[in-house]
Amino acid sequence: MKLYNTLTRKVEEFVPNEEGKVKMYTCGPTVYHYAHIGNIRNYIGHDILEKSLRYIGYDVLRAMNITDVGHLTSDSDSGVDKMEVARKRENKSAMDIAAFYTKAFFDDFSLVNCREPDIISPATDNISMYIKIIQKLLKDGYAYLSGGNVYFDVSRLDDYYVLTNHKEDSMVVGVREGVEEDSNKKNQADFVLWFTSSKFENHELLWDSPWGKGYPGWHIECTGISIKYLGEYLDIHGGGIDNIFPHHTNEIAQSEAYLGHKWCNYWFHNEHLLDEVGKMSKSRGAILTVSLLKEKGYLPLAFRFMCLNSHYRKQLSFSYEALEQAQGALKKLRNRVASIENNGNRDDKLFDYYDGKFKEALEDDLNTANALSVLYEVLKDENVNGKTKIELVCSFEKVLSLDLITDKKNISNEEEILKMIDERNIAKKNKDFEKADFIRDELLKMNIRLVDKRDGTTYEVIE
RNA sequence: GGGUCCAUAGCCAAGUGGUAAGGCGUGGGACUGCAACUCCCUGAUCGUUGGUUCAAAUCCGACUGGGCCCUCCA
Repeated sequence: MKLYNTLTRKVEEFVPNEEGKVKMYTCGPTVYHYAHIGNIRNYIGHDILEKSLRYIGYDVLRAMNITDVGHLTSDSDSGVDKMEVARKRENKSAMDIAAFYTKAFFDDFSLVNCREPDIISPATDNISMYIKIIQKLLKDGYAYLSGGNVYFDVSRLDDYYVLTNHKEDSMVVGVREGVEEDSNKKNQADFVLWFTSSKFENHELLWDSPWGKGYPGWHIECTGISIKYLGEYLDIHGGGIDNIFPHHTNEIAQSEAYLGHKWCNYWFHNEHLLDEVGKMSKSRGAILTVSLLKEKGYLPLAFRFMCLNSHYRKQLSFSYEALEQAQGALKKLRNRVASIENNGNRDDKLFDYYDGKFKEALEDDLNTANALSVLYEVLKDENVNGKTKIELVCSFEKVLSLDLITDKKNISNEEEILKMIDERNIAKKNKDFEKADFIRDELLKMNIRLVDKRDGTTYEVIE
């Protein structure tokens, strides 16, 4: 398996710490608001990574956090916790907000057929782990107390900017509007591990700590959860590309300072989904979610298909035109799969040939577009019999997850449908086409599409 | 200002040195009573411009146009 590694800026051969096993961590959602389709693209990317690793034979253990505290509007003393903002906006308790948006997240997550990670842990479940880490960092001199907060001291590291190529001198504080410099910091790049600042007296989520009542900084949660559940050596850590700095940079800093050795070997980052204006983001207003697309009549999996047709490291522009195209292609693909006649015996040689090509595409830094092309090739190949085609599609589906194989749904009114088809056939025989077409239309209204063939008429259930 | 990535047909897009995969759409055809479904046929010299090379979409430079990061963001 070849993967692009942000740490080295190269496509590298992936070699896990332990042969045959992969420990992988995904930065999970912030649950103070809905996850938009750009967020979901990222999870689709991670889903493909996980499923591809499993497909080629790895035993994968994957963890993901749920950020339900500590995500500030700005990572300095002046920042306000986003859960607090949402709490005020919606006049609910913080835990209610978190519960509501966590559910909304996983609803959308499963609408695009993403597999739930083996371990899912909310930030608020692991406070004692963060305290343990921070205590050690303080003891070893990697952290300091200032203005009531605990900060990480980046000057103690040889290379803080391992992921970014940023140069300390040319960094500009406050490029982004609303960012203020935190005067408690020793170094510009220092970040907060634990807040006790009393200015947020009405903060709902507070925990006791050796430094007073407070709450954790954002970055510590991923370090804490990852080490707690996946151990001291991580194979792959991923997230959206905008997490590279400061989030992942800070995670590396604190994790390796805590552990005393290299922590994670491969960093996996998804590019953004853009719209007409640029990057989609929660803070920019209108949030387009998968559920919303569904309400508008689109198939959620058309969005997944659209993502798979592109590469995870390439920016993808969202438009309804592109989505409609993807949906048309997906429907057509399903029809083609449905029309395969399940005949013959499985041809092992051809199965292995195409399965190999499919794997080859995935192993090439998750080239899903080419993997899809292999699927089209299979469907087109006259030398592959129906049985083998269906088995190949089933196999590819373990990664693609596009619901290409739809079981004939149990229709409660099958008798009625068959009766109507008979009636139509009689009408056709009598050249009463008006009646025949009327029956066809009625069935269509019931989401039943008739398929006329030489040897008779069958039907398909459409979505 | 610093860093980083991208630019292929109407659209989505693969391709990383040897004369452009695939998909959607369009148009034409087969099938059909007409359709739907399905099947067949149908299109680009790769942002511009220099250079390296026997050979470049692919490597190097410049330019143009975009995106992202530089303490909210996936």
